[in-house]
Amino acid sequence: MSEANNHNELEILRHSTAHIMAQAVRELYPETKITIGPAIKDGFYYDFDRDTPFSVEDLEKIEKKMEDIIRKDLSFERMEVSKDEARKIFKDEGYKIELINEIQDEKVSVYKQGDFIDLCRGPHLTSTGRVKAFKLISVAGSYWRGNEKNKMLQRIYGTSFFAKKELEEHLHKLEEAKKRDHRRLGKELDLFSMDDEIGAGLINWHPKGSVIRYTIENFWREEHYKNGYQIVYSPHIAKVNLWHTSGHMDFYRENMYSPMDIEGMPYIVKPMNCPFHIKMYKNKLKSYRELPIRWAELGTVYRYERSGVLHGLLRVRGFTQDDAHIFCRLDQLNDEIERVLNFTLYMLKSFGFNDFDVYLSTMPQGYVGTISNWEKATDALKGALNKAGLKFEIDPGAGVFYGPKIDVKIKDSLDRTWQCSTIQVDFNLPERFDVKYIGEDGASHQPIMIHRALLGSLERFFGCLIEHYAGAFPLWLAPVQARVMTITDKQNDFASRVLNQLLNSGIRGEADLRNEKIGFKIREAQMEKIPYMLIVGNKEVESKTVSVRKRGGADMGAIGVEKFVEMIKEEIRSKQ
RNA sequence: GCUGGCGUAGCUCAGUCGGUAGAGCAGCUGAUUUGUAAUCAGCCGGUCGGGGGUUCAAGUCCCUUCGCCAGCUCCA
Repeated sequence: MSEANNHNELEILRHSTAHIMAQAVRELYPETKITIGPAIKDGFYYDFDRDTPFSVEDLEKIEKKMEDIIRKDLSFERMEVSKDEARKIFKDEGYKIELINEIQDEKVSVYKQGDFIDLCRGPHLTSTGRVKAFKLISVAGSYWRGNEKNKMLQRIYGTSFFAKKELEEHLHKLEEAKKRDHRRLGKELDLFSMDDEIGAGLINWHPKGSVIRYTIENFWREEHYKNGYQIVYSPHIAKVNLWHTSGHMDFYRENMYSPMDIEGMPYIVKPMNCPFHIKMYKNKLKSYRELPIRWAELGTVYRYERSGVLHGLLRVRGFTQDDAHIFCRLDQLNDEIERVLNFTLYMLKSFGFNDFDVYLSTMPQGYVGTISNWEKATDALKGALNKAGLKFEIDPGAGVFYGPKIDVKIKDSLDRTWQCSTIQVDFNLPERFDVKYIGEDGASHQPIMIHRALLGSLERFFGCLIEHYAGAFPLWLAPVQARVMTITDKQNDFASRVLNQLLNSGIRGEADLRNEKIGFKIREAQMEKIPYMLIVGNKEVESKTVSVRKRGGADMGAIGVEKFVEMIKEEIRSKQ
């Protein structure tokens, strides 16, 4: 086993490289104050306080200086000193003093290489010469201690490895990841777009993206009816007063858009669907016999997001949630949660997602409701997770103030995670809206409400889907499932008949009758990631077949048209 | 929102010191009738993101605004 195969070793290497970078920065720009510089997932960073931000040219200079330091093969020396001594050593480093003052122990450790000394727990490499390959990646601002009220520091990101080859592989991997970025594929495959004049974070779904969405929505609706849901629709705006009742005006206002005036009455575009479903529930007296009520809606909401956080389809200002609200009795809670969780997993798996992170968020500060209800709800969530055999992490205190929740996060091409599914128990809204049902005892009781979104939002889910498949969607989702292409225009009639057969069988087909060479047509279809290419020449016309080429290049040979239709219909049905 | 970088044809990008904008692909037209990832030729295509300023002259410099990218912060 090489050192590089050992995670800890790599962390030590990167942490040491961060120190080398800090040394280089101090030597080049002595006025710079050092702060902290840990190893992170794919490398390291170091935060500096300097009035002039680092430029790309500065990075090159720093890299050169780092190479010098590495060449000198300075040893990393560990020393333990008292906090007083440490304060003397770092007397000009206010950030370090702040850190020292917060350390509980009497002694602190410092590491020294050459003339550079840094407060650090360690461990480190034996000497700087052990760094064999490194690269500084980018500069970005970051707040001291991650608090936006603090001063903004200059963060330099870099990465390092024990071997040049590993660094190259890493950089290559990043390049490859960029190729499956949904923003790039969305453009290349003509799936969606955004436009300055429309506004940031607002999505136009092009025909090909829309076909996928339509397919997702249809599947979603069918499955919801199968799973005992009813589907509803609600308006996009409501009077401000509704949002006062719901509490959103108090605790969600910074995410809501300003009111619009309608005949002197202020209305707000909805950031959430729940108040509407609650009003629908309250429209008529409910009996305990009717519960659970499961109402689902593909509800489009608009939320203000700070411009800097918008990101392709994954973080937008207008999106459609695959929302649902379940009103149930306390004794139905366990069952309902379990159903929702299983439904979630079924949906995600149907779309090919098997790898995600699951979190259970528990009671935060400033919660509403009773502790006993919180416990019941949290137990119900936990129980369902365990029963499903899911590995999950507990995120203590990260629940919403109105109830605990389960979040399922999917990773994007660059390993950033995005929350898609969410299952939340809510004790708050039923209270605020005075939601009731008449129990067996003839008295009125308050139901529990579960908010849930399985895919999260269609926009974000679509973004994840694009990256998951790198744009090569499984057949059932592919915008164009099969394209007939002719060798010469002598086959146009036959090709058109084949196309009609496809269309009549509900297959999304196209015909490429252009006067182009077959190689060219194949190339284009390949780049559009069309699953099946049906090549038609004289041979095929005579035998009433199509020569089938699969996306990726596999040649399936000549197949009778009828047989092909049956085959592909089965494949669509199986969602493979 | 904050820090930094960026915005040139539908797309990807070039454009020197401030001297009046260019390529490939796409598109259009024509020729070619072709067997598994690019046939050839011609043509069209731009308020250089928007607005303002400096200058004899601005894609280039300055201000402002919108948007995009990376990160921070945020994320019911």
